[in-house]
Amino acid sequence: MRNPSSSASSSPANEKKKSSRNSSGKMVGLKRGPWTAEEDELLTKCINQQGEGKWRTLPKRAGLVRCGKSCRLRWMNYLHPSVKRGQIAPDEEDLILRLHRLLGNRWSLIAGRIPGRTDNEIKNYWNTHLSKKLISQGIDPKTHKPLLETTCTAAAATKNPKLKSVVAAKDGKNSDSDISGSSKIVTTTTPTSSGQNPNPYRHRHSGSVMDDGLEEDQMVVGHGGYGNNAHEADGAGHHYFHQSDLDLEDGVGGGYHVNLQLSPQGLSNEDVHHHGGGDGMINCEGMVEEDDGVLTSFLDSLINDDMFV
DNA sequence: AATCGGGACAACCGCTGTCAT
DNA sequence: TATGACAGCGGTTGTCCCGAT
Repeated sequence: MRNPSSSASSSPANEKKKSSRNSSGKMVGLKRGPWTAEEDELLTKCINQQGEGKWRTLPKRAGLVRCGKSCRLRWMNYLHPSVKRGQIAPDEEDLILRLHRLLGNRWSLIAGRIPGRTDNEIKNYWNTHLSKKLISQGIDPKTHKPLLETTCTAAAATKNPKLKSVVAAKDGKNSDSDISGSSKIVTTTTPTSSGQNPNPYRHRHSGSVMDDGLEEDQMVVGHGGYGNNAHEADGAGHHYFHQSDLDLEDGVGGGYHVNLQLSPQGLSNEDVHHHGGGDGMINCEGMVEEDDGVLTSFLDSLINDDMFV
């Protein structure tokens, strides 16, 4: 691993400093670029003395000429005592693969399941190692499906308009059509890294209204990469995301059935990752609970299951 | 030895969610 | 209820390293 501190101040670009905002409101002149050992020391000392938080005022308190955001990032990704440096172990790699398949590009969520690893580190590792590794194995890193199948399906869809909506659903793209024929079941966006919808949990301003009368931004969708997720809402404000059968074609699914259940308040990163509780609910069949351990149990059950390998 | 190009990683940017007022 | 500040997330960019030529 490179040590950014060792080469930090060598570049003129690193010497940019700021004292005001420019015409577009951006802070200019604050020091940017790699951190020096001195800066690390100041930041660590300040946090050790005064604790984390209040990032906006921290730079001043610490005697740093950085924005608070930069300080937070440096602390979280590099200086925090719990951060584990060094090579990703094979078992960690395996875990990342499994979790990515389940969660898509939810890096913070994935990182939360791997002690000592940060979202940034995992994201980088994925982009530089794992995605290429999967491609070399003929697997689409976005969908975790065989590349050939993805290509063929997409090609077929362009020739057959009727297939298009199905493929759109399979690829995780929004589809206005209701392929199920039921007014209660709609196709959904997926949380995959397909590029069409990089963060499905952030529909806040989309404002589109789904068939069941709920705004799209109230939805949580099925886990990444499986497509064909069907969304269903009941009258009590619970939303179900079915994942079944569809994977039989490539032998991945093996006929299992997963329901993700969502309360009207939705499922957010906070619910899942940081607080572990909140209003989010996930039901794996047989699990009827909505407390802190639900997601943990859910993920544990799935990532320990060989069907995701 | 010099140069070039790709890989790897740290850091930045823009956006969203939450909370206090 | 509206608004602004703050914190956090994921995508992208910038920079350094290192091997190939």
